[in-house]
Amino acid sequence: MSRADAVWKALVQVVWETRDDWRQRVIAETKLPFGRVRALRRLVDGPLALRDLAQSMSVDAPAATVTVNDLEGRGLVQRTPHPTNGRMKLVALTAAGKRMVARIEAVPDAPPPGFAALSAADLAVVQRVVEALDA
Amino acid sequence: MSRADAVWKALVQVVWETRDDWRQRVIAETKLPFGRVRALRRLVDGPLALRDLAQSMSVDAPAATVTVNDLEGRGLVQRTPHPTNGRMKLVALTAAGKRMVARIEAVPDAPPPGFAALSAADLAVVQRVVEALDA
DNA sequence: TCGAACAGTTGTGACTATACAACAGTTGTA
DNA sequence: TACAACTGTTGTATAGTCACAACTGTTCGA
Repeated sequence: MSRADAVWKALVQVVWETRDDWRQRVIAETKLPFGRVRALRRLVDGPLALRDLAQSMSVDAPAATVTVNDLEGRGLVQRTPHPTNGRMKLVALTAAGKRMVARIEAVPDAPPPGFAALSAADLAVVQRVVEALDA
Repeated sequence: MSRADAVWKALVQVVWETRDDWRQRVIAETKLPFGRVRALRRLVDGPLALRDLAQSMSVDAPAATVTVNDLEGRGLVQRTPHPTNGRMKLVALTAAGKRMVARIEAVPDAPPPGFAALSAADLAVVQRVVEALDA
């Protein structure tokens, strides 16, 4: 295992340990099953075809249909026909859906204690690295 | 939101995006439900009382019992009485359980493409930060 | 020694997550 | 135009997750 792989693994470990807590707070805040939250967050960058939503969540088409049905029933998303391909439907957040996503994003996600104590220089490096990975 | 919080959030995001894949590979490799994997990994540092295992997984005692029953049935963990407190039972990995954990840890967990391309200096900073957080 | 608190177990039930098969409508092409 | 491929839906089935109530046995202090 390369040095980069080892560091990555340690990094994942540190992040992972904080996820349980966060997940439970999100569920408490939204009263939504977590799978629905996952779906909602994939729509923030714009509408997705059901097919693409399914693929991005690593589930099959029927599962995505069920999820979208549920979210539509809650008034959080809306299906609209695809402008050029009559087979597709686009799934988009409604205003309520956007508010819900905002609430999700606002759920406190405190970094581990040491993180706030990083030097400005270290923090800048981490930030630059993260931005590079995100691109 | 402080700068550190923002960077942390972005970091979580990057890590999170890789977890779906990894999770599915782990399930494919172990043929275990993921909840069982979570439990096994908490036992690597030594036996835990059922109570502590439950707490660390954020589930209640009955759920932990069910999980341990299943893992015991598969021969991956073993219950032993607590040496000084007759109410408690310690849950420990068996040899097979340790091998299973090793297989889990060996599941490839490829960092995102940019990660391997980091400069040695950046990587060293990230490593130092991670180690500080882990402590 | 009696009773409250603790640790674990069993049983029940609800909900979630997913997969698969079968089907209908749409599209594009041979 | 007919047929294959694509998109989405419905229905069915199964497995996994998780909480709650009720129970047994253990411990420890009043």
